Amino acid sequence: MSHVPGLIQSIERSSAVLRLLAGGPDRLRVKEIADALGLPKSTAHSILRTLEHVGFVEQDPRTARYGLGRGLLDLSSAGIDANELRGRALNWADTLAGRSGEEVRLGVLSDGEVLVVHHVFRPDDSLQNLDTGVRLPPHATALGKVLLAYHATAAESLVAGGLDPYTRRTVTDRRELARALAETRARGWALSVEEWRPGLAAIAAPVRTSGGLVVGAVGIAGPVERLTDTRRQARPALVDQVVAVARSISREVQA
Amino acid sequence: MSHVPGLIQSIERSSAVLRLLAGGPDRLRVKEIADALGLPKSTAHSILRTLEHVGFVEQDPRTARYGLGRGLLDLSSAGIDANELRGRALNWADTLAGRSGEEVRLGVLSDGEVLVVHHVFRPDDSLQNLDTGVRLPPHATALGKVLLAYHATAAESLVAGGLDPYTRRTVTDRRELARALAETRARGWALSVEEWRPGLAAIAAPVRTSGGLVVGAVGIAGPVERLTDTRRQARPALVDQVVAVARSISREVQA
DNA sequence: CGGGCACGTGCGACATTGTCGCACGCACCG
DNA sequence: CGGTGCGTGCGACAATGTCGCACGTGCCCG
Repeated sequence: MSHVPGLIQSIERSSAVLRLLAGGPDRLRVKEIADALGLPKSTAHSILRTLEHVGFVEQDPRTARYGLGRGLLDLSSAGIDANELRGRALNWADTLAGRSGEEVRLGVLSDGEVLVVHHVFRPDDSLQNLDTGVRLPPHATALGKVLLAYHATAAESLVAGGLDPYTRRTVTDRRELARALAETRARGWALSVEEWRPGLAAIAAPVRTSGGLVVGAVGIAGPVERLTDTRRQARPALVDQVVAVARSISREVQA
Repeated sequence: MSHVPGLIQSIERSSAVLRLLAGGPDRLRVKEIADALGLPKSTAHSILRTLEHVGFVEQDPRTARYGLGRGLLDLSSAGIDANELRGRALNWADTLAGRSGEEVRLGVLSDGEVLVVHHVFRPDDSLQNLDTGVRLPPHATALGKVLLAYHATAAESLVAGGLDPYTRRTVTDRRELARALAETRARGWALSVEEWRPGLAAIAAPVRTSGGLVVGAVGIAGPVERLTDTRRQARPALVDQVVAVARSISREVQA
């Protein structure tokens, strides 16, 4: 059918499906939706499958009929739950700790701070504190840089409140922070070297849901000399490990 | 980025955009959204334009920033308002009356009945009643058949309540009605010959919004001998006129 | 008050992607 | 127990969404 150019057909159709489902109190069959919109069954089913995946519609397992999902109502209550994220990430975090030999943290953004929702100790039996539940400053940590880089407004309000210095290397200038975040976006991971605690460095990468929305960050932390080379650049092998695990968790979250 | 096959990328991205906008109370810039999702500006803009078009997001004209639209909340108020539909259709209805020489009606589905929201008299100066506001039986009129054919559940509940006969030719059997609606869907227009009033026939076609959702129907009505040939088939020239005007109104509604 | 930067917007070409036709299993009805 | 109609999945094609680039504008900073 004649379609307005410049607009995305599948999104228009999705909204039509949602409106149709919202129209009546009843759940609808694939065939009914396809007929009502003049679409082939396959196409309607494909759209429905995607909408179900993102939580906008739900399918009754008994009748196989589709209705509006909870995701539409939850639009105001940000994406994914922190506990759910933690559950999905557990195994991968352990894997990362094993491979890298460093401690692993999983963080989300909460009230403008980094909330550590999971913490795996370094594989050796050294003395360490459990950081789960701890809050970290976003501008001074690798986890925080990742979360800021992919959040639209958190960086602004953080800057507005001033950037506290924790070490000599903490980024406190708004311009420099903006540059660091742009770099993080460009390469897909963040590095922090002695910006939070002297002698410590960290590497982190984003966890994304379908569509690319960042809902969390995973990263490793350890002594500067183990995470970086002599020029204070991140060791590529470790970066790859972190990025790979972040992608694995992302895949897990979407399942 | 690695994308789950079988799912529609642009819809996933749309939901990510919506979640992002829902995340904070602030409106966001195109750049912010693009960066947060890791998309090129153009792509983000294209998605936003479409979402705005379907009413899921709104753009503040002053700041050019995007926020969630009213359309999300109004999902229950199936698409377009009857008055708005009427306004957009006025000129085209007149055109159709002029070309066809018959009276024109514009109808929507309301409480399981056809509500006539607009009525243009036959161009000659004969005596006619203004039908605006009148309710018609869906199963016995061309307008009604169109609206039923593209509505998922209306036909069911109508059948459940029983099909009243108005003439000798009124369709009262549920099977026959189902067949008529399937035919209507297949060819894109509906015909009614003496099913509502003896001596009268009607031809109608659907008005669709973006995505294909049917929100109304337009049609002409007149004496059987003018609308049909000797075998009681609709005259193709008239069908074309009705279908063409329905498409024009559809285009108007989407603008 | 002027210069420069960054943003929103639009277009066009390419390649990816969504679409559509077809077929399989299954469940329900007759 | 046969038949019909449904939901689902796959594959190939072509339409479609994506992306790079450039224009004009408004804002901020100097």
